[in-house]
Amino acid sequence: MRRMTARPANAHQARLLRLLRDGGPTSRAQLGDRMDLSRSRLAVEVDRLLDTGLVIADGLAASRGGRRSHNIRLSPALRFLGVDIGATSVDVAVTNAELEVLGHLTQPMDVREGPVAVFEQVLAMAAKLRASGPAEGFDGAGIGVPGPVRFPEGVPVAPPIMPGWDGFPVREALSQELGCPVMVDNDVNLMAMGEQQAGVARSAKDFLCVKIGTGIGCGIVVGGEVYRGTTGSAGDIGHIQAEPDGRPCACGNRGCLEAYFGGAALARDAEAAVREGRSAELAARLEAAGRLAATDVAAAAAAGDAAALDLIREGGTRTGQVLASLVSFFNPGLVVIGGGVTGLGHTLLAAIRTQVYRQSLPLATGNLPIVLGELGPVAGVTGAARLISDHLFSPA
Amino acid sequence: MRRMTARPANAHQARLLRLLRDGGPTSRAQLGDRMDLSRSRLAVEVDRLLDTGLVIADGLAASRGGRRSHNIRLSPALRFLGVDIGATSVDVAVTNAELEVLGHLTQPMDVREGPVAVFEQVLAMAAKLRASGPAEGFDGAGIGVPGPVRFPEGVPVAPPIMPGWDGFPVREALSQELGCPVMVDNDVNLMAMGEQQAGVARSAKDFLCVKIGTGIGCGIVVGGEVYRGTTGSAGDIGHIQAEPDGRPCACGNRGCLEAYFGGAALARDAEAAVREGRSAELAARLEAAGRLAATDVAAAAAAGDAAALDLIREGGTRTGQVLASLVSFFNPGLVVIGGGVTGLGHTLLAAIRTQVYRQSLPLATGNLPIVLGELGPVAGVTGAARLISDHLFSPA
DNA sequence: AGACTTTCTCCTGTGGCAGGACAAAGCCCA
DNA sequence: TGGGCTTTGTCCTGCCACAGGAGAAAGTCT
Repeated sequence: MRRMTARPANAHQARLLRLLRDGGPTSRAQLGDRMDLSRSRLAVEVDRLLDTGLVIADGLAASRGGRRSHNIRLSPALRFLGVDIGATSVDVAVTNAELEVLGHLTQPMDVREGPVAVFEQVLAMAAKLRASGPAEGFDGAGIGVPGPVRFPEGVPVAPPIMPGWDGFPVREALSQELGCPVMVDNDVNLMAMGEQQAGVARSAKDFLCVKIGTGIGCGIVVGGEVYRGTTGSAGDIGHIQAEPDGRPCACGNRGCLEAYFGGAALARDAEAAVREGRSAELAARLEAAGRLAATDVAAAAAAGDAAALDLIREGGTRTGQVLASLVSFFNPGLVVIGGGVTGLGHTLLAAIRTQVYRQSLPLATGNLPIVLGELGPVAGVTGAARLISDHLFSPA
Repeated sequence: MRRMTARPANAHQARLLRLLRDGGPTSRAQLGDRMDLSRSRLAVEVDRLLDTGLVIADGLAASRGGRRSHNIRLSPALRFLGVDIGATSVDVAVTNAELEVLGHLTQPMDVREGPVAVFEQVLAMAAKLRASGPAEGFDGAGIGVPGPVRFPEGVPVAPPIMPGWDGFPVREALSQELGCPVMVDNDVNLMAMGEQQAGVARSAKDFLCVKIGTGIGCGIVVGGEVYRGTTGSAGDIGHIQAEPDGRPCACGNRGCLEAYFGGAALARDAEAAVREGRSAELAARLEAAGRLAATDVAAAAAAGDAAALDLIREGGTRTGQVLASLVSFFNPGLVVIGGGVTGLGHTLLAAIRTQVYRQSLPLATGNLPIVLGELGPVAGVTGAARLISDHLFSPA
């Protein structure tokens, strides 16, 4: 058991750890500058961190015209586990303390099988990753689930697409199994944290991160911190009404955004297009696979299929309509589009942009980038690792 | 010149001042408990504040079974000025350091006359209030304007209904005239702060405050702090699309919420109802005044006029539709409805509630109170005083 | 009148903290 | 190769933040 149990003893140490996490190896002098702390004071805190083993001094940096500095860095032995549970698949990854992904596994899965079955699979994947690396255990784990979470307790609440998970003590159960601290959050929030940590949102303070996968959700970041709302359901935009008296939705209402777009709706619409004889391309794929998925639509669109392109454009337009309202309301500095459908690429992005730029207030859109996430499937697991490291790298 | 120039020297002092502002006179012992600071340490900071004159010790509190405590309180000589500029009227008020309104004036006004004319009027009103009280000057002033503000500089940016104000250095100009620190914010944000300070939102951390006056706006409070967005236009929900391809709006788009509701639209619709012979009640009022305002609709509705009630219901429904999306997105713990149209009362509230409770996610609405603001016209000026006091009662 | 409570002040020891002095270790240039 | 300059890191000193205890002051209750 080489697992680290030490925690920062004060705010200075916590900040030091985060600086080292996000900035890599750094000299004492630089740390002092960035923390706005005297060198003497800083040296004391660094020494204490060195004593705990959370941090090590290794090697000398190149000279900058004077004495060479010692590199202070986070212990290379630290390992975080990031788990991203989707509706139909799981991602599990190991990172070092700098949140770089050292190993990553993706497997199909069905959340509806319930927490016990899912965790069995997750733990097997984690064990495989652990075996392939030098780690003998994890120092912390972050986990994302596709539904609202009561964050302080780490418990899913009333998750629509996860029957059997309601009230399941995810945090406690996983912490027991893994023998390390665990934090639980909504998968969309983790994607936002991932893109903020290592993706397109690195310098953004207030931004939205729209995840279009099986369903549609939106991570909200305010002042660099994820905003979760009063009951943990903030950002749940899939059931915002996109069409008055529109299509019936699984949630019981009518006209919800998710009834028109997202992986599930897209596959349904694609199959309908085949039935109506509107797409030979999609028909061939349906023939081959027996059913269609969002990826089929993406492939057909890439091949120039008109029906597929129309589906994407219509979905993007609907999403853009909802997003336009949210942009006017929230006035973000950046909008990131991510999730499984990023394969739909530029067609989707163009449709969303058109709608948002047309409908939102000019002041809110004047300098608003709307971009695709750049981390893909790594966003969620990176965000998960960031979640637990934020927790561990905070004052005890 | 008895004006206070002292400022808190550290975070402890700043917190002390806010505790005294919000909690009234308090003993040293209680302050120590609430600040989680030792009595000895606290005594030092209190003594320093006493030296500055920001705080005084007057009188003894009733005994609680032992030695009687000294009441520590904010200097009763402190005076804040709160200014709330609307589209068609100004509110100016003086408060003490506890943000209690000591004097309050309302006058009709037209923002479109530009900042110079408006400030002349505001300064005259301030002078009148100053003359009626013991104050010889103001220790700070907060001012709200009906449009987006670049908050750090205190300058309106691209305000649609305030031509001539764009880029005008409101903060600097007013600070010069009044000879005291000034802070500027959007009027809706100030209403939210007012309701949080002394109204229905006293215990709320994350809430929305919808102001329906001439236009429609929404104050967003996250973790007890007003969220202003990247360019200061957050909460500008008047131009969210409520109806695809709907009525043309002054902003150039179609179907905006403000094209259907708010004081201007309501008056227009009421006059249309008269032309179509749908309301004798409103016709009589139009006859008498030459034109109709939102208050006429409120009065007609109170008298049971069916057309007026329909107008309110329809406006409330439309507002509720938009709000339903925002509630799903933001998951607030409270929604406050305020502004000029609160006179529309329960009919409006019922229409909004119906729509939100029907359309938003159950998890987001499960325990969500939607209530009318309780401060009325005092909300804005109280929020303005709160704004400047927050600024002054923060570490120098 | 005496016991008990609460409030407030004073004292002392510990530790946070900045800044200067100084040593160590490098660079550059003659 | 040596001297001047720069950067880094350590040590020392003095100031202030802070907690907790002792004790005085001012009450209540029996």
